[in-house]
Amino acid sequence: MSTEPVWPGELFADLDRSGPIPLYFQISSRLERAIRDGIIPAGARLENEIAIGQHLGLSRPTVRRAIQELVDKGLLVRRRGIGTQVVQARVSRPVELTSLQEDLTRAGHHPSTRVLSLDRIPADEEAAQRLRVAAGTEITRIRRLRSADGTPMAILENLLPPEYADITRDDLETHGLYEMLRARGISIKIANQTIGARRTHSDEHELLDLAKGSPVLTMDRVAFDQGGSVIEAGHHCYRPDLYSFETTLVSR
Amino acid sequence: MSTEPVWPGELFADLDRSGPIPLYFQISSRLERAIRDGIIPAGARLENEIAIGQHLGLSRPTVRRAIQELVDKGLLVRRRGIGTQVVQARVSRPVELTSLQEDLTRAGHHPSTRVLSLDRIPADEEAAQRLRVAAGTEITRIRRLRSADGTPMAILENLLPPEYADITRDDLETHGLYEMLRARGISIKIANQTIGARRTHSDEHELLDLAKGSPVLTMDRVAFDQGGSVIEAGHHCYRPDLYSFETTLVSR
DNA sequence: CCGCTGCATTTGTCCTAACAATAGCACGAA
DNA sequence: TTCGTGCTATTGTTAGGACAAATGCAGCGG
Repeated sequence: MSTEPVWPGELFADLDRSGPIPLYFQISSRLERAIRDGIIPAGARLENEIAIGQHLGLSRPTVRRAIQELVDKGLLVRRRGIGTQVVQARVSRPVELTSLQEDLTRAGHHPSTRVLSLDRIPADEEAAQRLRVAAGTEITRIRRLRSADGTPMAILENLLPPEYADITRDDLETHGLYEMLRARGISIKIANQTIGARRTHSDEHELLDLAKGSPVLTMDRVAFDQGGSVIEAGHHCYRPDLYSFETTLVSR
Repeated sequence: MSTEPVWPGELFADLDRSGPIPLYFQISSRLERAIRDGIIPAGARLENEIAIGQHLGLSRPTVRRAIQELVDKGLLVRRRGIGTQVVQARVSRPVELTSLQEDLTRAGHHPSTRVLSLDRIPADEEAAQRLRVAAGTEITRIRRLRSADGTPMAILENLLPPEYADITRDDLETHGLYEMLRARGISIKIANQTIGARRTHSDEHELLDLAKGSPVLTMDRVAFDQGGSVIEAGHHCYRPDLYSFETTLVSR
């Protein structure tokens, strides 16, 4: 099929060998862009790892690690004895640890948020269990309506443990919840998500501009920091005609 | 919090240094089981990488790679200057490249499958695009009803390219589609999935024992082999009260 | 008491080196 | 022709070493 291996060496002319950005990351990110932009076409075979290393003045492990990053993302496929190829399949962006706000902005839409409610309430049994606090603890409950270009897309309900009691409506309307947490130095390491479906409840159909009892796509998430403390527990519901979750799975 | 690092060395007494199973994999799988079984408790700190290597007679890169596997799965967290810890969060099984059949069996249920239809039809515009074949090509269409312990759970519609035209109803009822493809030496490398929700169509509510027009959870998938050829395109719909998708996300 | 400096610990990155395992191909024997 | 054998190319695994960067802590000075 393919004969000549390719290597667009000119893309890697300006590697920063002294800066703080790891070399393997500089390579993998440049390579990813080249593949996504079609500069390296689907199905093309890359040069072998040692030759790439010689072009760039790098060792094989470093090159190998850069390639591994893209294999994990599903952009490249390696086969022993054969080489490394760009996958033919169009890969979609995986479900990542980003917020809906950021997803939409990146897609070129104009997201807006209306804070429906923001209260401090004692945790009931279920909320206490999800946030890993004692029942009755004062927690913060947020309910927001997220729209894109004026069309309502999702209702976001989030529960926060007591230590984030001082957030304001303004923060939420302008910056998004995750962005705000990051600004406080809180970084999310792990999140467990469950995706499902159900009918609309109570006032949800009005907010989302749907018929009463129509289906919504739901996502429940509990997010943890590196120490294992719960940062946030959310229950979101999305208009299924406007939103879906995409994943790319790679076997190993 | 934690003071003494732990290392249950007795779990690693029988490493097979000559067999075909990589050492890093032997370590990571034993370690994973120890964590999931609670032998190493949540929050425990592991010994540092060099010390572990000395216990096992292995080099640091090998130990490091084993640990990395579990970090990617969300079971461990590493911090520079601190060490490696077992995460506090309970991790759920991620969405993997396995079939529903296997998921259910592993969960201790008794799955059964009824083949509703199995035909060869000319590909319409949409099917042709998903399978990357010319419109009008003869393809195989399968429609199955999957139940667990007698309760209907999902309707599975799959399209197969022309080369798999010789499968039989028996194959599908006893072995499951993916198991059957594997038996032919077909291995799936990459799959793109989209998860969404909609109302039931036509006869779906009867098959799934739901009210007419109730919500279903949907999953569309296109699976590719290592060469980028399409193996299968599926549209599945699930009873949302019995099925959901779980994911664990790890930031990097 | 508070803050700063320096040290020890630990993971993060990068290097060189070697051998194993697999796939494809050319070539030769039956 | 056809099958197998061996060669070559390429990735997979493992080793061992070096330095960088981040974290926590003890000790010191203000």
